[in-house]
Amino acid sequence: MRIKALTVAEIEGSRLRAERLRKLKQLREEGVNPYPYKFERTHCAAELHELYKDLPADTETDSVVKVCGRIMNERNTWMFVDLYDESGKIQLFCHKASLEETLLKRLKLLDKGDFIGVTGTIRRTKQGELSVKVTGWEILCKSLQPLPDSWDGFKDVEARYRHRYVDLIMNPSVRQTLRKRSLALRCLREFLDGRGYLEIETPVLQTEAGGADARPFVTHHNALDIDLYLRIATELHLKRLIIGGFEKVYDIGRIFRNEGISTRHNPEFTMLEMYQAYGDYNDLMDLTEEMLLTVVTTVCGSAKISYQGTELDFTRPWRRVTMADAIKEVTGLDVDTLGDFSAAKEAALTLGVDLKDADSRGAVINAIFEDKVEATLIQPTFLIDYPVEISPLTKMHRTKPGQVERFELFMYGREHGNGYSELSDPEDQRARLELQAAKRAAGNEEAQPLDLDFILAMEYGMPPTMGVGIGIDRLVMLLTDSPSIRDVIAFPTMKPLGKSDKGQDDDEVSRSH
RNA sequence: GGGUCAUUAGCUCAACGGUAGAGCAGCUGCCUCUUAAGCAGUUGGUUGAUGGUUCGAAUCCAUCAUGACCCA
Repeated sequence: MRIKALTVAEIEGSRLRAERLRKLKQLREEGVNPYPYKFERTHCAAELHELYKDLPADTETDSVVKVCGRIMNERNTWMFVDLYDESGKIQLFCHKASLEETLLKRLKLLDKGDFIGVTGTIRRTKQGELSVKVTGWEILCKSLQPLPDSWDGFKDVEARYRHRYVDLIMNPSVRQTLRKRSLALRCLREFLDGRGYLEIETPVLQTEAGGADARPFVTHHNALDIDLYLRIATELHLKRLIIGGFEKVYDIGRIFRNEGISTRHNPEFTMLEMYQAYGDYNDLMDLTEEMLLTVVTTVCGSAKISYQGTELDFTRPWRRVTMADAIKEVTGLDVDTLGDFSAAKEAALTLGVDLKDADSRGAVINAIFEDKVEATLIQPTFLIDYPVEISPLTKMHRTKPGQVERFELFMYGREHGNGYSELSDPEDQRARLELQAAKRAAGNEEAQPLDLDFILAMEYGMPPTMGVGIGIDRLVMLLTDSPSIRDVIAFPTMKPLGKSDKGQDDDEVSRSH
């Protein structure tokens, strides 16, 4: 499989395409419009299979039906055709005894991939296949590009992502995955809407990208002549809504983070963030459990699912363990005994932890967790009580100094959610964001900016609030047993292909070749 | 960012220094028959790109492009 950028001229040079163009021309010469406006069907394929499931083999009925769809296979020189609509397959039986000669001959102008609409009667063949005995047909769309071989399939991962429409045609499981994604989103919305949460869309374009530690994308507004950032979180605006008097709000939408691409990271991804007044992180864990259990049972039909060969059990309650206890369990290290940054660093290096750019005691403890513990958290687990240094938007723990009331949800060794008792003390909030801004000024591009309007909003007063963010793509990966985040995104981000050396830039498109 | 692997016909893959092949698809006939599925014949390639080594490169070397997996 060769994937390259090529010109329109190169696409048009396809030998198989030329054959299809010949047939297209022939159809037009016969007075047929190959791209008509509509077709009124009486049934979809699945409906016919349901209606006639008891029809015995080698039996005909008088029932006249009209069906339409895409031709995916043909046997015995168009005598048998596999027609697919979104619901599935129905076989067409085109016999010279029931089809006038013009239409019989015209079958040869069809190709796999074309759309047709047919009229015919229902029969089940000797071999037991429910079929429409075709008495008339019309083309609904002539396809110019050859489909991949149906027996060998369309497997090249890169080609599948770059030409997702072909992937969808050839691999029904892709459609199934996207249906499940849609169902999961609908289920989340129904769950929240049913509990009085209000979905409010917050801005994607922002003058400061705050609410998370991540590098943003930059874009430019021409009329204002200013740079704007694409949001990296919805947190700061949802909190403004709580300040404004809403008590239960959420936003489900695209988040953009200018970071690496991997099987678990796409630059744009979907996140649910929800905030509720008068609750804390304990209430929030209960709600999160209930919500995700509802989604899992709705989409998968059970509280237990299999992901990449591992069973994940969402039965409540889920394990809740403090970061300190989790580290102690796995490494034997008691992080509470680490008095300061240098002591923490020394302990981490002893354990062989890669400290990256950890710049505080809390960041080192987090690095130990990520390096040694995270991958061991397979079953749904709330990791609770984080160091304050890495949690600038979270309330201090009510009993544990130096810690905050925060949880992250881990499943299959991966982070899936992040929730807090939200910080509501405006002076504390300002001090923590000023610290972030200082780190930012010192060159840390992931540190959060000082959003003065957010500070101002906080000074008007935010009630006690709980808030959580849940990555939808990773959740759908679990629900659909998908190994890569790209499998659950209809059009994942792909690097552009290099320029074809003989190509004209304006005409360049990409395709498998 | 680092490592490993991959890229040959529309699709799936061979050929591993000596004339680029197969199956399927396509095309042309014949055949009113089927579940990868009729029979026969037949077309189709700048081997991802650019350089290099060689009498000779899909094959060896270098660089680049894109992707997959692993690591950080």
